[in-house]
Amino acid sequence: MSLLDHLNPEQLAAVTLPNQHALILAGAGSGKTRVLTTRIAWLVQTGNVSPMGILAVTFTNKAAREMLTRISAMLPINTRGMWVGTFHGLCNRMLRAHHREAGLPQLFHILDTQDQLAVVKRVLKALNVDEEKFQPKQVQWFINGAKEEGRRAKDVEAYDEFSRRTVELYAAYDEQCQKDGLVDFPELLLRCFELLSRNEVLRAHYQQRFRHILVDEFQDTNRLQYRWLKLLAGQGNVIFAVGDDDQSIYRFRGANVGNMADFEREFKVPNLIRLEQNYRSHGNILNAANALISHNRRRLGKNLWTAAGEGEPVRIYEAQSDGYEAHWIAGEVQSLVGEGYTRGDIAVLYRSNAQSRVIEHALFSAGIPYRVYGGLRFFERQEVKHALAYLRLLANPEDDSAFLRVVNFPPRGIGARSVEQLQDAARMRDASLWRAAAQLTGKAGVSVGTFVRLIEAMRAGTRGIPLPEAVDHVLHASGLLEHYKSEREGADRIENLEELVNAATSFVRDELPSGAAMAAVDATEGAAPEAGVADAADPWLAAFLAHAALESGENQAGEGIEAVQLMTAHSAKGLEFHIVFVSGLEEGLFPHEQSVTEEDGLEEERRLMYVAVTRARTRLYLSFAQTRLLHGQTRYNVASRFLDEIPAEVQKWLTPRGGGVFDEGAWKAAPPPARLAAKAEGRAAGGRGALPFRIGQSVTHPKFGAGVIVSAEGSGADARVQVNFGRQGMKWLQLEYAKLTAA
DNA sequence: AATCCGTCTATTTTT
DNA sequence: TAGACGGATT
Repeated sequence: MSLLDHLNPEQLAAVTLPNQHALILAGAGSGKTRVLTTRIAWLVQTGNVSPMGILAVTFTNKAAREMLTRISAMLPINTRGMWVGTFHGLCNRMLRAHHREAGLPQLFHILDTQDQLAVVKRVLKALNVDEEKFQPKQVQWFINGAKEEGRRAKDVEAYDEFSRRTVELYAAYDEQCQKDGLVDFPELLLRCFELLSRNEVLRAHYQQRFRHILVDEFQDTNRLQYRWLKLLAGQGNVIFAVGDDDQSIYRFRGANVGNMADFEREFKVPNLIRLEQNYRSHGNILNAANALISHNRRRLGKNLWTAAGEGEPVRIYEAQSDGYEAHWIAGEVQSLVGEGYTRGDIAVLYRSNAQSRVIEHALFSAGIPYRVYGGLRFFERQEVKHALAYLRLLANPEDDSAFLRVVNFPPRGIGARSVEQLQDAARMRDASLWRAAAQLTGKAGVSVGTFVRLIEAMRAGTRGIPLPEAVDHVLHASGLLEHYKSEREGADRIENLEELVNAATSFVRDELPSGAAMAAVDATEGAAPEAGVADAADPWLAAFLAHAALESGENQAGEGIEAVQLMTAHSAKGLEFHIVFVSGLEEGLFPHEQSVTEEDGLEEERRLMYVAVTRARTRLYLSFAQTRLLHGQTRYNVASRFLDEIPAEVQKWLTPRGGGVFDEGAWKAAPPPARLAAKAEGRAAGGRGALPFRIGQSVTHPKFGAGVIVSAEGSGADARVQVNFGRQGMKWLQLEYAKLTAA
């Protein structure tokens, strides 16, 4: 009956902590979300704090939604007034409410990564920058990196000509965004941070309000997010941070695990609680995970345990090639399904997306339904972006970025030269492209004039009608539907465009109760608009556009179907499956070769492996291949060091340990697809005199240990072989002297 | 405006 | 190997 029933002692302690800062080290599968949401419910229920006083931050919309759902289930009162959302969503909300103070138009548009890159390119072009020397992607990376460190262009120190120039580009980019009313993702954070630091009244207001700040996945926060939290916490408010340093796998995008230690130190955190009881996996899987992660040096320290039994051993499989590995996985999946597991219980994980290809091929050949995570999401599709760009232009004519996207799409005879003229005219008058176009008369103006009238007609045609109808109108009036109808592969695109109308419909429906997005728009603007009815400066449209930018949409269709789940180890974080295959456990792949040079990089790979392993509930398979086709070339790999880091007691090898010797009969009984089989055959070693070894063969060296022959040259006394010893590196060995033995 | 062809590159991803 | 992209061609 009580909220607190069925919590274990540590969970209970965390939930009922006094009003002081707390850091909860929540291991994988330890009930992290439960603690977080119950804490909120408990705070409210015991009357310690009103829902208004709570701010809860997550990284993904999915996590935010789940949190809200669970809180609503626990609390009879409604959750209105509570701020639960992503860092970006919450910042968006504040910036909309205080756009004037933040120096932004109310209808500022949020750029996603693609849009941002387009703006960077546009700026580079306008400044005649050599894109070879200053690559747009690099510049974008630089800008985002600086913003995530809290630095404006003027704050970035540049010592050489190149960085000086890059900083200038950063400044020019920001200026362009300001002019167009555009805000990129890190800008949402930085702008909000600056707003609160600069504006004492607002800061005081929010500090008064949010007495309790709860943070999910704290190990993933970057420096700016940490400072933002610190600012909101002020002197009197309480931060309840939940995270797991062992699951920090996003260093490459700015996450700073150090924030956990910094938080503990800077806030003199009096409560540090470890949630170590795992409710997900059997003992052997946890033993494997614990042993593995213990090889990392810099940890806050934690050891998972379970009340469930040991369960099954960790199965390990060595394949001759990636093709065989995939083929084996497919076969194993089939027998698992025969045992009664459903396909949705099974996940195949890998380090990089390229690895999915072979596995898909094998599953497809075996007739096993599968679903690959990742790839384009709904709001990232070009047809959807085109439609949104029309809507953006209706909301804000000054948005050059939107203008450029649709001025000649569908094609209407406004070529590159006309656009250039427009840009020149706009630059001269220091005006937007829209205004330049509207004022343009004569010569090049005919088709441009048509476009201007088209947009004006669209604006008139959508005024005062409900958002979904406005979207539908735009799809027709813009000619997008017509255009895709005549395109060969347009059917899917048309479907997506129609789906956009549905998205608008559910947006209008769902946003009404919670009103989070609306609150963002109307907070300071007085009366809320009539439900879903568009108007001149249509808040519904603006909110919908923000929603589209912040919520990139479901990963893929077909979520409901019963299928084997294929995904990278990264995307598996937070999920769990009865059966997990971790494939491609080879040196150079997992750990990835580009990570092993620094210790931090290697430790992060190990954490990634830890994440992968701890996804499994009942059975874990680890597999690797001696040979793998990568970038069109066959690579010979040795087994990942991570396999050695798992205790032998929990391992069960399905192939002869140490590999090399294969049961040929088994292969004949189950040959992989011909194409892959051919690739898998090690080629003869150069034809010049028979070597005692074969390329691809596993060998042992007294000093370097286990390795694989990668290539060979010479013959007789000159015969040399190149051997990949994994950690020990690649070595050329003179066969006459090296004491190589077949493994 | 669409198509073709050569060049280049090649972890991990959310907002 | 394959896909993405930019430049040149039709």
